Amino acid sequence: MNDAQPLRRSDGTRAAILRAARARFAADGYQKATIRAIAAAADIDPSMVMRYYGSKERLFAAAVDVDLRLPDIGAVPKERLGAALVTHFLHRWEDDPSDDALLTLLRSAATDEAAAERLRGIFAAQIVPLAQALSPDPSVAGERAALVAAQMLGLAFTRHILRLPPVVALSPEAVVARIGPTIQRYLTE
Amino acid sequence: MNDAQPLRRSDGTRAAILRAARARFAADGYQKATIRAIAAAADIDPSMVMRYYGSKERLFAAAVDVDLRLPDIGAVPKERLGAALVTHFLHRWEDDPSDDALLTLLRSAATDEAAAERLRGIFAAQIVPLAQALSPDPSVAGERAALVAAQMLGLAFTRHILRLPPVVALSPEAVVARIGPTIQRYLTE
DNA sequence: CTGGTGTGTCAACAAGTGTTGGCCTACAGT
DNA sequence: ACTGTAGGCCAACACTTGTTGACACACCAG
Repeated sequence: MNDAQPLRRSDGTRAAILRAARARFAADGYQKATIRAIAAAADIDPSMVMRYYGSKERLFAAAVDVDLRLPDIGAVPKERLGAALVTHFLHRWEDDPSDDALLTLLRSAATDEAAAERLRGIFAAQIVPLAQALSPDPSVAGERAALVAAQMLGLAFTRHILRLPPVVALSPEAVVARIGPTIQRYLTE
Repeated sequence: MNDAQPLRRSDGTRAAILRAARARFAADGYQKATIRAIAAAADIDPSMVMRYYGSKERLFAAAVDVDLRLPDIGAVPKERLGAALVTHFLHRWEDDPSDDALLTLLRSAATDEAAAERLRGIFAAQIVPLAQALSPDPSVAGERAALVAAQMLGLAFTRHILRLPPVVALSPEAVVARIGPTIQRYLTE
């Protein structure tokens, strides 16, 4: 499973392509982002993208490798879980502009079925288990995870994709104060 | 301001184009939906679309003419507002498949700035005033409208665009029971 | 019947897409 | 120093896109 690190001379180019791809996919979504635009941003020829990543689809897959890095659920007291989760997502979205894979997926999932499937996978692998740790019954855990996802993705969509002015205007503290209790209720009530 | 109803012979074709356009835009979003696909669905030539609607952009504008038809805020008691709003939106999305303009806009807004602007306009014209009727201070009304929009659009996105299985599985009654109180709190607390 | 206008089809344009193959160039191992 | 190979660029492919203009048919007023 290890890559034996061949340390090719082209690793710099590969990284530049991936960086540019993340930026373009995040800004435009899967369809609107073109191989040519990505190549131009990385300052190389479009054919290099194909050489190193095979196809636009595989490049996209490489660009969005999401790990929500959810905080350890045991580390926070149960009554603070809602606020902790909201705070965590806010930090992921706002303080870490280099890794906007989740927003890229969100933007692309609206029109690209592959991106949607990927987002569903992340939900199933990372949100559902979190809910399951709190309520063992899988059907109630699924429902709770669903409610949490609906609220959090709605926040991400209106704040970072749609950029609804009043949602953008909310301070992080206000977001945590208003939406934290909602998540708390969805998770534990 | 009236159209003097010339009652042209081509009105049927115009309507067929608009119907097909709504279906394609709703299913694929602005970019992925092509004039040719719309014309094929309407069983006419692509050039007719241009003749009657001028351009793809103008056709899109004609296809998404959204009126949320929000219920009269005075008609329901204040403590039932949340449930009433959630019920209303559920009906708009699920029982009226002919008019999915809002979902079309939601899907397209992720990658199309014009659609996003249009959605922001609907929000400002229809959600904000509703919040303002409950709390006169415009800044708190804006915040409340923002929270409502984030929750409701999140529900629409996860249920109808992303189709997250646990969100789809929620019965309408469960949605109202779980999310109604959230909206209620966002609006009035 | 005749002319004109509105309705519709066909073919094509120009631009942009993902993708491919050929051709240089420069570095690595011998 | 020589040579094979990997890195990189150029030009082109096949295709799709929105859009346009020329042409054919049908209807209706005179």
